[in-house]
Amino acid sequence: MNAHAPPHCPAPVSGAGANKRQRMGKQAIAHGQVLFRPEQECSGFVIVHSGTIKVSLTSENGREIVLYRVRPGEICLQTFGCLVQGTSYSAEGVAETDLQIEVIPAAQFQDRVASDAAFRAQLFSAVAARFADLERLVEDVALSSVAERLARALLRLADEQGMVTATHEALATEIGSARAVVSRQLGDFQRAGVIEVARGHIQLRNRPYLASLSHASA
Amino acid sequence: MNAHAPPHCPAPVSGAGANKRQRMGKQAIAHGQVLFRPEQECSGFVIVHSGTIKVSLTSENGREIVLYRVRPGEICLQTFGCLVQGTSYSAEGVAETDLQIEVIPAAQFQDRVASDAAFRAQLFSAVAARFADLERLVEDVALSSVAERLARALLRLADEQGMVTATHEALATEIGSARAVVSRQLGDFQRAGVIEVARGHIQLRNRPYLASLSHASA
DNA sequence: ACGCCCTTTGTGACAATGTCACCGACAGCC
DNA sequence: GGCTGTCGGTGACATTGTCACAAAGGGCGT
Repeated sequence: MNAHAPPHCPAPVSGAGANKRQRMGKQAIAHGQVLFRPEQECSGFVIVHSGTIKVSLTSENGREIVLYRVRPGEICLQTFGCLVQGTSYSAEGVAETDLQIEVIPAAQFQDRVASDAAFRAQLFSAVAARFADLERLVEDVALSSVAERLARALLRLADEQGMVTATHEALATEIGSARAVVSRQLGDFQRAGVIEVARGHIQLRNRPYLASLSHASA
Repeated sequence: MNAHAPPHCPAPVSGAGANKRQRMGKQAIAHGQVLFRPEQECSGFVIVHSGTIKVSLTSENGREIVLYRVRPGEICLQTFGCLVQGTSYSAEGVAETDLQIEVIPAAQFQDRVASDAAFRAQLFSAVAARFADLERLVEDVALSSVAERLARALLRLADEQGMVTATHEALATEIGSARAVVSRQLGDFQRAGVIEVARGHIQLRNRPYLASLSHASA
């Protein structure tokens, strides 16, 4: 599994306003830290100033899928239901890079929504982005083939030079499939000359082809 | 990228398919009517007073999956991205029953969010519900077996007498699978004495068993 | 009754994908 | 060099998706 030892993090769980273990205001978070996990109580809304948070689901049998990423300037909504309604959530959030974040207590959040139009705009923007992400994901997983999903993931994760830095395992998690399936599909792509695979990274050689795949219906 | 650039939303359809001009204020919609579809411009936020809206995605090859339902007292958020940011959406909304709805113009929406705390609560409640629905759906489709998903769907759709009124096709759409797969799984359930199938409806005979399936990991 | 016509359902055959297992390749480290 | 852990390739098999076709039900007009 992952190298980072589970820090068992804040482990809050206590009286509502009692002693908040998690601090409010601005703070730095190191890469790999778990920001929240299923069943955990939530302390406030998180605004990301720099870095990205990866939010994913894991099933009992260990399979995992990435739901979306929270990027700089966005508000992490994962705990929205918990904070607004007390409903539980089931996803896990991990700092994909080092982070600068700001935590806003729930009470203060209500005030800002009412009084701060810019904050509302930011919030609505995050809501819209999350909906788009999740609907795209459902469409991906439920309605498209592995080749299609993998092509999209490669294009999404590639840098300007067409280099993707990820293990097959990580790619499988991106597209909600299994590592062996990804290995095989990458093998096919490579035999077709579309990519070159090496341990830990993949070089795209034919982006247009991948792009055409990513739109295909069948 | 899609920052607050061009929110050229408001103008409702005039050219193609202008048969469905949307009015503002309260109105009745008949069962089966399409409230919105992909690529269509959006006219305002919809509050459901009675009945339910079914929101689903359809792929190019014709496969369809139900994303969630909007129930009485809820705000339909499908057009949220379009109205707030001008981003497009790709789902379709159909009146699953006769409806009483109210349409709020985008401009008025902004005012109400700022001034009406009860409206905010309603809005946030809808947002939280949609997130929960979509995450459950992703978890379902990406991480669970057909038997599991079908068991959950049957329990969800059954009335008090344990009767489910739906075709195999409709059930396939509920769980994001194919009709033939559902038929086979229902056959297995029936042979196990868990349900009785008849044309157009299914009678549950062993709810506890279905419930235990719906929690299973494998 | 009859003959249509359309929808729904059952099922076989096959393709695509998921699961499991095992082994070798690679990299870091002593 | 030999460890040790991660990463990747691959065979074998289970599950699920796709396609095709036929049978059964049900409505409808004659």
